Amino acid sequence: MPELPEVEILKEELKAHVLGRKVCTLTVPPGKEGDCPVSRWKSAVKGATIVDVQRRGKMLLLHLDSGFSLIIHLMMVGQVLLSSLCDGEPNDVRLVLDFGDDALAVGQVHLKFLHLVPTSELNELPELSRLGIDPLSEEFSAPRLGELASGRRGKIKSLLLDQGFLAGIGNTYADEILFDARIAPVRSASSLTEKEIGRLHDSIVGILWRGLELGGSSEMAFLHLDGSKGHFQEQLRVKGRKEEPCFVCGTPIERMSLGGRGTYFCPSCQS
DNA sequence: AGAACGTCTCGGCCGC
DNA sequence: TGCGGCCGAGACGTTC
Repeated sequence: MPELPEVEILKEELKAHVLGRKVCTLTVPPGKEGDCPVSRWKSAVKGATIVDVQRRGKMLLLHLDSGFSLIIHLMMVGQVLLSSLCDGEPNDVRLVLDFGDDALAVGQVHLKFLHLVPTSELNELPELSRLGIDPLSEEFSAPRLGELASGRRGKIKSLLLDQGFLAGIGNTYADEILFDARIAPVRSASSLTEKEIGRLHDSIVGILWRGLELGGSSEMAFLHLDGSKGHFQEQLRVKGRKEEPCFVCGTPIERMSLGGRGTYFCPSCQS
């Protein structure tokens, strides 16, 4: 499912393939308009050139020279495919940016999670302004993580999933990160020692980079811009491995529900 | 049909 | 005590 590494991959691929390209038409399939002011979107997008692509947390931002930015959250199953690289189309196409000889199709995305806003007003959008720091940014350090976690009495896994705390981590990477850091998901964030915070920081950065290097996780619907799958899902050490032996110590992996989310961990390695 | 999970909302709680 | 922020539970929407 698209979490930080998957969205980062799409961002880089979009930068390589659609930067500088001019949108001839914006199409919303009939019946898919929902509450979107599509006519306004068309005038803001048609004839505009894509001048930058960014990621913020799990959100993808396409900046246009018309002064507008298109913001896409793929949620669990969203897909973005480029027709010149890929034979198929996403299921349930919601939006198509047509470049003439090529087209970018966005599928399986709730219209609620598509936004078109003036670029100058981006920071006023609550979905963006409330995001926490990016785990791949320069400012994310172990001391900074310690500061942020201190005084947070909630469970560390719930905190990792809180987009206002760190932006971009979802359920799969959270479990893998905590296993890597040897920290139990139910630990209170404020109870973590300096040493554990250091390990957690290294695991957050390390596991996210590993996801990136493996082309992301295609556990569910995630596809690259060309329709290919990632490989991180083949390397999961705890997620989905209930009762299978821990790769480190052989203890059966356990599953619990935490904050309504399936949570996998090794009861022996993680304390 | 049920489990999956990201986000939002809400009521209650904690601690300054 | 008051209050803002935090926490956890539940709901929703969607797919497989």
